[in-house]
This record gives sequence, C-alpha cells and structure tokens, in this order.
Amino acid sequence: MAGSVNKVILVGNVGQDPEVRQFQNGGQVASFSLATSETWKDKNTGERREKTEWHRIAVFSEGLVRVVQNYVKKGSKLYIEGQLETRKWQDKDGQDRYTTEVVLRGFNSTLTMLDSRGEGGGRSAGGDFGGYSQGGGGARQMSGPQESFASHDLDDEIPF
Amino acid sequence: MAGSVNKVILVGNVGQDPEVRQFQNGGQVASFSLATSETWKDKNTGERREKTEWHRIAVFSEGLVRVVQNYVKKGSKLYIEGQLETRKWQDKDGQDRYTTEVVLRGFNSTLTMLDSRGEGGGRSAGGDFGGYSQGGGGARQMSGPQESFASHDLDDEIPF
Amino acid sequence: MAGSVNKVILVGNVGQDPEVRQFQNGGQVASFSLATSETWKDKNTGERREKTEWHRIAVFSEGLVRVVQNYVKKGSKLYIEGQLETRKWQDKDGQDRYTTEVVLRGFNSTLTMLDSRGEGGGRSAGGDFGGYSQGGGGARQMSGPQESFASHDLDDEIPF
Amino acid sequence: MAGSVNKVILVGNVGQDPEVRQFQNGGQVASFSLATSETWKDKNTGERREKTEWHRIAVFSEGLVRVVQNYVKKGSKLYIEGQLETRKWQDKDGQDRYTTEVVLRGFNSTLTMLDSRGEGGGRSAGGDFGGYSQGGGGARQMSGPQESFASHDLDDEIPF
DNA sequence: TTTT
DNA sequence: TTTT
Repeated sequence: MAGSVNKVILVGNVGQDPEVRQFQNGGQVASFSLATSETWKDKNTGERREKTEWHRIAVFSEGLVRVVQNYVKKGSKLYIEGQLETRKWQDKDGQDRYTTEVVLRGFNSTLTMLDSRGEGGGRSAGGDFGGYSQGGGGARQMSGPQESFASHDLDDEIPF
Repeated sequence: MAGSVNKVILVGNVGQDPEVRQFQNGGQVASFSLATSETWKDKNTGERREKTEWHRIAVFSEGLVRVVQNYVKKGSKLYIEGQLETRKWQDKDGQDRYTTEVVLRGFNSTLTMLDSRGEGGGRSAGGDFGGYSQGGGGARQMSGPQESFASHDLDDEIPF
Repeated sequence: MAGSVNKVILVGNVGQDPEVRQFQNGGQVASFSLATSETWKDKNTGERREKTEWHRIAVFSEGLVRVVQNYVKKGSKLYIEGQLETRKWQDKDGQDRYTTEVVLRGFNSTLTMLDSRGEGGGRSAGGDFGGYSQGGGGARQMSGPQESFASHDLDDEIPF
Repeated sequence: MAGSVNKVILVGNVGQDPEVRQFQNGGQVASFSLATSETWKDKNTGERREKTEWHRIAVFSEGLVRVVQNYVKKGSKLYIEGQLETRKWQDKDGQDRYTTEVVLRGFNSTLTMLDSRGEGGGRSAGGDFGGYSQGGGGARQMSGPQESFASHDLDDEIPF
C-alpha cells in the first residue's frame, strides 16, 4: 500500500538512562522508556485522577543515537517524532509475542531536548554542559542540551 | 506528570470491517486494524522493498463509534488522530500480555474519511449522503463520506 | 470540501506578555507571538547560522484564554496545537491585507506549558505557583504551570 | 533558540496546477494553493455552514519538486507536512508586506498523494505508474500515484 | 519580541 | 521507570 502516514509525536520524560546496543554490522540502537501522562477529574467522584502511559522508544538513526548517548538521561524531557512499529519475538516458551515501539529511523524522525540548560540532574551526561560542547569531529557547535536534532544532520558528519 | 503530549497520526487503509462491542454501562468501542506501509529501495540489492505495518485502532468516542459503524469498512482509507495506549491482559495460561493500541477517546481525537464517494465497495454505508458541496476556488467537487469528524460533534447529536 | 486536515504543531517561546481583548458578545481572544528557530551549518562558509520564525497565535477557546491569562508570559515555552487561518483586513489606505495566524479554537486545540515549575521569570503570573492553584469555580486542582490544557475542559467548568 | 518545533500537517485539495520557478543557482520552487475546509452546524440557526481555508504551499526539496511537476495538479488530494515561514516583500508602492507559507524543504517534509489511481482528471501525470502493490492481510489493492515522498528520497535520485 |  |  502507499499513500500512507505513520507518525507519533510525544512530549514526555525519560524513565531511566538509555541503553545502547551494537549490531554486528556496526549499527546501533538506543532504547529507553518515555512517560506521558494525563490528568482529569472523575465524573462521578469528582476526584482528580492521573494516568501515566509508558512508551518504548528505539532510536536507530546514527546521529540521534549519538545525541541520546551524550545528552538523554533519566528524567530528561523530550519532544520525539517517530513511527509506530510492532515486532514479533518468541518468549522462552517459544510463544509469539509482540512489542510495539516508537521508532526513530532515517528521515522524518526528530528528537528535541526540552529541558532547560543545566537542568535535569541524575546521571551526568559527560559533565560538560557548561557551555559549548565540541562535537567529536569538530563540526557544529551546540549550546547545551536544549537543541533539536533530525537525522538529516547525518549528511553533515557529526550532528552537533 | 504534566506538560506531556501523546499523539498518533495515521493515514492508511482498514484491514477488515470494524467490530463494535457494547459495555455494560452503555458505552461502546469500535475496533479495527489499519495498515500503513512504506516502500524504499534496498541500498545493496537496489530492489524496491515494501513493509506494511498494522495498527490496532480502538474508538471510544460515542460520535466516532457511530461514524465507524455507518461508514468505515474493509478497504476504507482513513486519517486518524488518537493516542497511544498499552493495556495489560492475561492469556489463557494466566501470563501477562500487553497490547498497544491507537485509541480515539473524547477530545483531541479525529477520524476523517479519505475515500472518494462511492468508492470502497463492500458493506453499504447507508446510502443517504445527500448534498454535493461545491469546492471553492477551483477545487474538485466532492461530497459524501469524505468528511471529517471530531468528538466535539457529540454536542450536536449525529455529526453530519 | 471535506476530508481535510488543518493542523499546526509548534514548540517555542513567547515573545511578549499576551494581550487579551474582549468581544461585544462576551467572547475573548488572547494573542501573542511565539518564536521557533532552527540552526544549521552553512554549506559554503561552514558557519553556524540560525533563523528565527515568529508565529502569531490567537486563542479563542474560553478555557485556554484563561490559561493564557494566568500562566503564559514573555519567555514561556509552549507546546501548541492549532490550525492555520488567514484573515483579510484593510490597512489605513483601504488596501486589502492578509494576516495568517495559528488559531486555537474549540476542539482539537491544545496548549501545554513546557517550562519547569517556577521557571520563567519576567512578569509574575499572579504569583501563586507555590503549590495548588484553586480555579475560580473551585473546579480542578492543578499543580503549577507545567500542565496541559485542551478545550474539552470547558465541559467541566473551569479547566483547572 | 533551540528546542523548538515548527510543523504543519495538511490534508486538502490543490486549487490549481502548480507553478515551478527556477532560481539562478539552479534551484527550483514549486508552488500552489491547497484548500482545507471545515463544516459545522450553526449554534443559532441550526444551519450547516462551511469555511474553506486556502494555504500557500512552497516546495523547495529537489525530489519533491519533481513529484509536484509530475503528479500534482488541480484537484489533487494531498497530505503535506512542512513548516510555517513568513517572508517579507515590498509591494509596488514600496510598502512592506508579509506572506505566510507552508514550506517543504530538506528534511522533515513530506508530500503524499491521496488520490486513488486514475482519479483526478485534468493534466495527465505521465501515465507510467507500473506495478500494483498487493496490500497484505485483506487491505485494498492500490498503486500508482498514491505514494508518499520524503526529501530523503533525494539520495536515491528519482524517488520511485 | 523569545530562546540558546 | 519519569514528571508534577
């Protein structure tokens, strides 16, 4: 089929420090959970209620993996744009299981840090948020975690 | 938590005629699968490849359930705006399972029929789509099920 | 025409304290500018460049106007979901002019404060962010500016 | 500024055949108007009302310009993802004017044809839409111009 | 006019 | 598991 759109937009907080795994072919995936929540007043009891939803995020874009490694940590507030994918796997009893994830790959994926600079606490992401962070290749300067990244930046060597 | 966003935007085709189930309290849910797909050219082989993703859709908004009952059928092309929700259930062996759905409830949910009128075949959508609407300024004529619905229309009984 | 979607999603910073104007019929509109910006590296010079885009925001939803009045101020960081509208007006010479705005009205509009609580500086939005803010009608409790609002909250009297 | 998002999502119909202009540096821009409309029932009179909004679209991505040239015409139904930009110009009296457009450039821009194949009439889109794609799992067969394009396809010459 |  |  064609003429289709598959897009997820989330703003939420990261549940724990991301994990990065390597593939044999050199690729990487960074994964973590993101929480969104909504609050409402119960029609009957009048009480305020809250429900948190946890989303599994999987980042495949090379540039965005690097951003996740360097800046995203437990508690980070993120804007994420990706797509829904469900993958099948077998549990230990050989039964089919399905896991749905929000996947950031290639194009049309975005990850934007929404924390104010310096904020965030928890694990220090390398420590040097105190000003400009020099990208590994000396490429683009960036002024802190409050920065937006899209996978096109790959064309540009190091995305920050 | 607050300050969060949970939004899914899909354009795709319905996989089978929707099911509608009643709750004891009088509520209803309409559910169906929606397919999106992407095509790309394999970097190595140069072949054109395609992957279809199936999304489980659950519609709880009263007005949108009615729209689904009357107009959505196998093959319908839809624009959908909802939110991601994962629910836990037990399989027959008592094991925890999780299913992720795109849920349309209350506010901030939209369902728009993208088929041209008369297209689509299968179950008849009732037939009474009276009234052509003249597109302004040189646009194409259209009418019928190609209509957008949002849950606010509930205030207004039948949304069209 | 039908079967259409008109949606704008912005994350940016408010340029100045919002203005609220009253209509004769009792309605209100809150308006302000929101800045988004992007940075990129110039292909030729290698310099880092930045471009800021200013968006005119007009909030008509009763509940969201109240939120803007109480919490949004110069410098606030917001997530906004609205629709594009262009309106025609006459300048002092009687010439037709057009202004395009991002409009939040009724349904399908959202405004979420993305500032951390207490942050933001500038004009104090009433001052009492130190915990729960009691809505005028005693409706819903809210725990600070980092809260999401949608116009459906109107059904619920005061939206916070 | 950073940490910002500027995104417009439209589904609508093209008002007239697109224009393509060349720049001196070899670049191109394709431009056209897209109509979206909404219908509602007047609270007071009970009458059904409709309002059409016209959006100015400017496509700068090389690959998407080609798609527009070959497939988009008056009446085409499109899904578009771009960003809001306002540019300043001088009218014949030397007065400042501003025009707001939905711009598709580089990354994070999408254009998807939502017409069924063969539909749409007017200018022929070239005709060679070879290859039916079999929708999996009971979906509708489709093919042809109902295809999605993103600017990353540029890496791949002609995007289909 | 914001923000970094 | 986050955040308020």
